[in-house]
Amino acid sequence: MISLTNNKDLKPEDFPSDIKGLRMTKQRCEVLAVILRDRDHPTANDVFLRAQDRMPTISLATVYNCLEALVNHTIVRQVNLDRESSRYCPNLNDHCHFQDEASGKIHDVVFKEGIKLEDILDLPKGTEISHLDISLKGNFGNK
Amino acid sequence: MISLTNNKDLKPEDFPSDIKGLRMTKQRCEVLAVILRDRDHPTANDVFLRAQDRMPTISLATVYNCLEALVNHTIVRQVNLDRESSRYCPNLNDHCHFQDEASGKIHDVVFKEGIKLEDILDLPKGTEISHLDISLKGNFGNK
DNA sequence: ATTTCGAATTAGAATAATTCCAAATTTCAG
DNA sequence: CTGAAATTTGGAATTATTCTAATTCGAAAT
Repeated sequence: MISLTNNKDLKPEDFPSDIKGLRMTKQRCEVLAVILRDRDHPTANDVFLRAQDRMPTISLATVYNCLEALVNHTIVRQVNLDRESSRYCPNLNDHCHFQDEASGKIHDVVFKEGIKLEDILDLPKGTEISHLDISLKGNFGNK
Repeated sequence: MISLTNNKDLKPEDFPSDIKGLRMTKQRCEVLAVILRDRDHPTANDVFLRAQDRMPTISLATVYNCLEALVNHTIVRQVNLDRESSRYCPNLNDHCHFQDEASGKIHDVVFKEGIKLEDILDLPKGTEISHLDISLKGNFGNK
C-alpha cells in the first residue's frame, strides 16, 4: 500500500482504485498526487497549474470537483485563512496552521503532548465539536 | 463615556467624535451602533440592511469602508468562518467562535481560567503570535 | 460666516474565487 | 457489448468584496 503521508514521486498508477470509498479516477489521483508531493498547502489554482504538467487536459472545474470529493471523504483537509483562497493539506492529524508573516509560508503546528482543545475551552454541557479550525499568524521561529 | 460592550439603544450622537484615533463620522457611528446593538455577528450586508433603517442613504461600499476602518482600529473584530461572508463582532476579549450546526447561530467561547493558547501549542523558539483565530462547529450545548 | 482642502461617502464597475450548467466522455454492471 | 450512472469539461453565472472617479462633508483657517 502506498503512503498517503510521505511520497515525493507519486504517479496516478500508484494509487488504489478506491480510497476511503472514493473511486480514484485519473484526475483525482493526479490532484491527490500533487497535494502529497509538495505538502505546501497549495490553492486550487496552484493544484491546477501543477496538475497540468502531467495532465494538460485537466480543467480547473475538475480540480475543484476533485478537491471537493477528496475533502468530503476526509482524504485531504481544506484550510481557510482569512479571506484568502482555500488551501489543501494532506495532513489529517489534529493540527493548526501558522502563517509566517514574513515568508507567507504556512506551517503545521501540533498541540503539546496530551492536550486536547476541549479540555481548555469553557463550553456548555452537552456541546459536541464536529469541526475545529485554529489558525495563527505572526513570526514563526527558526526550526 | 458610553459603553462599547453593552448598549441596546445607541444613537450616532451618543458616540465621541474619536474612538481609538478613528474619527467617528455619522456613518461609522451608525455601523458601530448596529454591531453593538444585537451582537449577533452580522455580515457586512446584514449591517447594511440594518443601518438603512435609520440612515436610508448609506451605501454598501460605505459599510465596507466603515467596517474596515473599525477593524483596523481594533474597535470591532472580523470573524471568518469557512468560506462564508465575513462577520463582525464587538467583543475584543480573547475568545473563539462556535457555530451551532442546528441553528446557525454563532456563540462566543472563552478559555478556561488561566489558560493561554501559547502554552499548549508546540511552537518553535522565537515564535511570536500576532493574530489568532479559533473556530468550532458542532452541537452547542444548552446554556 | 466663508473658503479651503483632505477625508469620507457614494454608485456603479471591476475583480476573483468558486459554483453551476449542459454537453461530451468514461466507467461500471449486467 | 450496451445502457445507465458518474465524471469531466469549458464556459457562463454567482457572490463577496474591492476599486474608481466623482461628489460631498467637515474642520480649521481666514
